[in-house]
Amino acid sequence: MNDNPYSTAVLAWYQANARDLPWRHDDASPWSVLVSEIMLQQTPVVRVLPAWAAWMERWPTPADLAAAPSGDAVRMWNRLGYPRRALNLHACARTIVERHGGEVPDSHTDLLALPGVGPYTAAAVASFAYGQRHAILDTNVRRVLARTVTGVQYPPKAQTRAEVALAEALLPAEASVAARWGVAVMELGALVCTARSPACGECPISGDCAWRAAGRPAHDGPPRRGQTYAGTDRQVRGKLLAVLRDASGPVPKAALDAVWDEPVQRERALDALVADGLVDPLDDGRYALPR
DNA sequence: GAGCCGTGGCC
DNA sequence: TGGCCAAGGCT
Repeated sequence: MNDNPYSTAVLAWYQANARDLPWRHDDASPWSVLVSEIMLQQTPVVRVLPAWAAWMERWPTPADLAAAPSGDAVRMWNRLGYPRRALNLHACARTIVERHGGEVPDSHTDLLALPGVGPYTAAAVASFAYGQRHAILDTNVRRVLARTVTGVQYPPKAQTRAEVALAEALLPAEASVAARWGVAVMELGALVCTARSPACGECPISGDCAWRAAGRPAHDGPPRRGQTYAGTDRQVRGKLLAVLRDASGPVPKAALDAVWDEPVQRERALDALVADGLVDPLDDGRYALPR
């Protein structure tokens, strides 16, 4: 009732093996937790660590970031990837100041309404920053549950209702325990039950794992992904934005044209950056990061 | 709901 | 080498 078959072992393992990440410290502010969660979307911890530290040093509160131009956030984001997240975080800061008195909201509903905050991030902030009871279902948890409970190597490509129901069913009743359970399962997936080479010998619940009991059968079915990058609009967008990030001010169009030969794709990528609010076309024909 | 959105490291 | 993967969200 207050427990699931794995919680005791997983919580004990976490107690002994959790990484010392700064956004997990007792004195970490809800804002610092939100910043970490946005940065960690599709981005490895090792690359987030220095970016998070620099960000928190420069903008310790939502009000600090809200007072800055959004272009400063894009430049500070540097090469973390998915730069719309920088814009989202800036918009979060302004919303938090205007609608929540400068404090990161603690309700899942209010969090979900913030730009760039989806079901996972809202649950993570409510749970990790505020100690609330929410099911945490990220790529790590999905993989752990797929193996342990369902007995398959990988979860389905798209998240299913069944996975949500399972995560909720496993949630310990007590809020503080549930919050530790969520981060503990994530950590287990990140450190032990990894995608490519799971360390079952170090897993606290390997004895209860359906996938291991079945002999660790390989994933069957269609290939899981096919995410090419070279030659895509994404690559062109990255090159264009890098020019603006590395410049101290507005740049002439020729500087942007120089990064990609094919004009149709180049213009399409630039237009998309402008539409996204990541690039500002000036009246004089030059381009700049937004104000 | 499938496709799109950056970047870098790893085997 | 290149496909795969990394604390997702939006359209």
